[in-house]
Amino acid sequence: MTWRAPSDAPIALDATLGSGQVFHWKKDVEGIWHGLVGDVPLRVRERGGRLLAEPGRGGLARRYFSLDHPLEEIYARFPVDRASIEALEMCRGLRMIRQPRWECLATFITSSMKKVAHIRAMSTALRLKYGTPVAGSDIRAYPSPEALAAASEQGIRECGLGYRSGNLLLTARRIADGLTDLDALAALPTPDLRRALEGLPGVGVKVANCALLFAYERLDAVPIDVWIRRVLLTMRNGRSGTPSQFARYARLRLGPYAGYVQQYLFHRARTGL
DNA sequence: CGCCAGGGTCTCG
DNA sequence: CGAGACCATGGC
Repeated sequence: MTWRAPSDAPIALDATLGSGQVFHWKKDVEGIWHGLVGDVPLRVRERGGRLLAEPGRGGLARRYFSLDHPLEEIYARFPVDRASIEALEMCRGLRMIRQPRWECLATFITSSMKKVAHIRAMSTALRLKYGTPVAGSDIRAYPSPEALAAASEQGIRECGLGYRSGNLLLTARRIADGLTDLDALAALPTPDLRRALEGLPGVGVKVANCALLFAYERLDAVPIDVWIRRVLLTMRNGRSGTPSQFARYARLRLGPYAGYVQQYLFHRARTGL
C-alpha cells in the first residue's frame, strides 16, 4: 500500500490530534493514526512534517485536517507576547480540524467540567452503545441525533455523562425533530449563528465557541475554558474580571485568528510548562 | 478525604 | 449584567 501526501502543506499531526479537538483517534505502535471522518474510516501518518494518507482518501484528509489553511499568514498575525511565542514554537504545524457539526457539538455538550480523558471515555461509550459499526474500522460512528433522540436519559447516563445526559438528549431531539438544522445554520453570520447555538440545551458561551471554531470554520472564535482563563489571567498580569471582560480581552489581544492562537495556548498549557 | 476538570442554568440583586 | 448555588463523574 503506497501512501501519498495530498498536499505539500506542513502539519504537526500528533499536536493536531492530541490537542483536545477530537476524541476518537488512536495511534498504533507503528505511528499510524486510525480514525473516522463521520462514518468514513481514515488512516494517516506524518513523514517529514507532511501528512500521508491512504490511497483514495487524499481529498478527504486534506479537507479534514484543513491543509488549505494559510499557516504562514496566520503565524504572521500571531501576538508577540511571551506565552503566544512559546506556544507557536511548541505547536508549529498544529491545524484546526474541520469536524462534522453534530459530532462536534455533541461531544462538547458532554465536555463541561470534564477532563479530556473523560471526554474520550464518554465518546467511546456513546459510540459503542448507540453508534453504527463502520466497515474497515474498529471505531463506531458517533451516534446520530436520531439514535440519541430514541434513547432514554438513563441509558445515556450509563455512558458516564452524569447531569449532562438530559442536555444531550434534549438537543438531539430538537435536531432529530427538524427544529434545528445544524448544516443550514452554517449560512448565518457569526453573531446569528452564535445565538442559534446558545439556544440549544447544554450549549452556553464556551461550547458555542467550540462549535464555531471546530465545526463552522469561524477562526476568530475563542473558547475560554479554565486553562485559557489562566493563560489570559497571566497575560493580564493577574488582573481578574468578568467572563465578558476576558472575552473582549482575548478578541482584541489574540488577533484575527484568535481561535488558532487559543488552540496553541491551550495545547501548550495542558501539555506542560 | 479534598481537589479539579475544554460549563450551563437558574435565581437573586 | 454579575455573582452564587447546584448540577454528576472519575482520577489523583
